[in-house]
Amino acid sequence: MLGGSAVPKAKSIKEIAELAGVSAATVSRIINKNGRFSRETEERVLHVIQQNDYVPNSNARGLRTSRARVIGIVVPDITNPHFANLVLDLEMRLFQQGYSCLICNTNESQELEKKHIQSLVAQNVSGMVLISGTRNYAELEDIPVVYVDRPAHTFVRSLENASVMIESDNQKGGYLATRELLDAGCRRIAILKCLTSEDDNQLARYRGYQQALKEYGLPLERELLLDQKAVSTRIARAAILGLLDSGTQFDGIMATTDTMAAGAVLALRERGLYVPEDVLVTGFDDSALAEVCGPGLTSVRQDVGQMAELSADLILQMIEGKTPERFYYRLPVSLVRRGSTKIVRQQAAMME
Amino acid sequence: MLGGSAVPKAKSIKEIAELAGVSAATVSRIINKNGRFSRETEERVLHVIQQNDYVPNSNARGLRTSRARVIGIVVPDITNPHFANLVLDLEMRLFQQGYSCLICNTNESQELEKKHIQSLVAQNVSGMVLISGTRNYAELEDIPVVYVDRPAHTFVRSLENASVMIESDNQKGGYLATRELLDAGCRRIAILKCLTSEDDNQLARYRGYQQALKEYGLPLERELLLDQKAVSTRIARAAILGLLDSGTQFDGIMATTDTMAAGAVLALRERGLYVPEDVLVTGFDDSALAEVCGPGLTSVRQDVGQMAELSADLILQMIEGKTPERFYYRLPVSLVRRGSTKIVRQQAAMME
DNA sequence: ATGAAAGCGCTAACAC
DNA sequence: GTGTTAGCGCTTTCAT
Repeated sequence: MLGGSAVPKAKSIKEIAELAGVSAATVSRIINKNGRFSRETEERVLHVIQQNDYVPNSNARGLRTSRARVIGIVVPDITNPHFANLVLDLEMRLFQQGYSCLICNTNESQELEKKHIQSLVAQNVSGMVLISGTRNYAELEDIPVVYVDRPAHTFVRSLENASVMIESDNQKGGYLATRELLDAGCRRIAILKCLTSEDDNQLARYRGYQQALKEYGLPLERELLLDQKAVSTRIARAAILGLLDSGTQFDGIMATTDTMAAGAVLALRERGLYVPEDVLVTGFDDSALAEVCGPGLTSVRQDVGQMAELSADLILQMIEGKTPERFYYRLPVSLVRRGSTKIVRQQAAMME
Repeated sequence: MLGGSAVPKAKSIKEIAELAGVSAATVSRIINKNGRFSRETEERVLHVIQQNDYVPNSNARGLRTSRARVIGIVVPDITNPHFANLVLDLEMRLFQQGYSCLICNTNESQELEKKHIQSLVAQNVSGMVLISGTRNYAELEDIPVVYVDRPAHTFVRSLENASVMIESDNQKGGYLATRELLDAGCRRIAILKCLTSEDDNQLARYRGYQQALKEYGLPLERELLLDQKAVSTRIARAAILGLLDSGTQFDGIMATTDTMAAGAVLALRERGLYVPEDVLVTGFDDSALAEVCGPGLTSVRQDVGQMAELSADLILQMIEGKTPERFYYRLPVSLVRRGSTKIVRQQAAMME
């Protein structure tokens, strides 16, 4: 079957109105559960609507109300499993509430980010969820915005807009991961990070690393601080190959994302080194990559479900004109232990 | 800096027109490079537009032309790396051409798919790219549609709509993967597939498997045909654990997706079996998972870049009213060899 | 409880 | 080459 009845479907509110023997205004009221109408006409109209698979033209609606039921989601890179999970969850929740999502990838480019945001504004979106947005925009002043995964310091400046921010406790995550390695006996832990990006989560995770080392009375060693140009498996792999070639001793790798951890595992494998026998590794995000990578990556789990739920609730609240109770949410993280940090022998003693 | 000048920006074409000392119509013509206007006024208007960060209201435009510069992308699950890559690539290309993308996840639900498609139609999208859509829809009759990754037989019925279909040579892919295992000495190859879904790619890949076995004069063995309820790492893992527990002999696993292959690797690892020493494995999609999984998964690579490019080109052509030269594209696939199919010893002889 | 009418911002047909 | 005008489909006063 192709699609049901072959009867030409009505497409405008006017036609529906005619079929139901009422005026367009009444149909509108019924659709939007606005104003008053009799139980009787409601049923009749609803029936015609159903019968005709009628869906109101959202351009007209958006034009009229300057508030289409569309929410813009701006995300650096949908290819990153962490973001993909978050976006999927978010989108499902919003669609359930009758909202469509314009999903925009910035590909980590600030220029694209700005263009996307302008384009979303031009499209009269009801609200926006900015994932790892890099800055504040003047054009966002009177649009509800939820920032997710965003550096706090930037956010402070936007409080005036009554926007909201949600992030994981990234420092705690960095701390937990590093701590796990230290507890397993590592004493020379390389860190794969990317501070050059505008993403301050990286910085927070690095702070967690520092904090853990400090607790153990260990110094920060310059040659173990591997700062990358971008968050990528390929680049991380190259960095670890470089570290190995340099002859620098190390017994653990703390990566600030699973994708980078994966690169590390690839590099080690290429040089015939085993995880965790020779080097222990931790990732961040607890993505599918972590589950599958090498002997399984121990990884910091962010609560994506809660993030999505909170984001959806908050943006919808704000769209309805309510002021959220809180403007800042820091979500707890947890460590998921896998093979990559199993203690298999006297690690520390051997490499130092 | 927050966002530049504090001057209140003009927001409507009328205001821009006033500022430039022309009529709205002229501004419209210039924006759309439509009709005639003098070089002089063009410059003046463009300058005012730039100055004011003016972006035309796309609801109004969409309402008027019933063709907003928005393209709907419907995808089963953005969480699947293969789809994520495709969507990202596609979106970037389209945005470059001035189109925004409404990305909709169906989460493999036909009901959601229908709702999304209706919603997109209601939003007057200029065109749609349906990735692994499950059926034809009457409401799509006069909208340009590109089907990607879609079973051919369904497509045939939609040729009348002048819609276009792009898919990889899935059977060839299934054949290549199976052939690789056979060449490496496997003789009892389990296949992880999911025929129950509406996705006929699965069927095509399975046909490739059959073809390869036939070429080698091997029979199809019922107990090696593992048909799953869904495409998922978790479910695939359970299936392989079940197979192992059943005592069935096998020396290779051909999975119709990388995600399922990953599940297989997890299961084998749990039972202390090594890849490729004990069992060889192949995946499909050549995703990040394949690179990182176990010893690296040999996987069938689809040309996502070409898919995206073709999809973008075709949908834009169709939107502009051109009729594409061809209505069906089958893209070549290739095998990417990794550790999971390395020959490490006399495989076949040992297990049979 | 319902209808008539105005208008959101834009484009396209028609004037000039 | 540019302005005037009508109207896309909807919501929302304002009547009744």
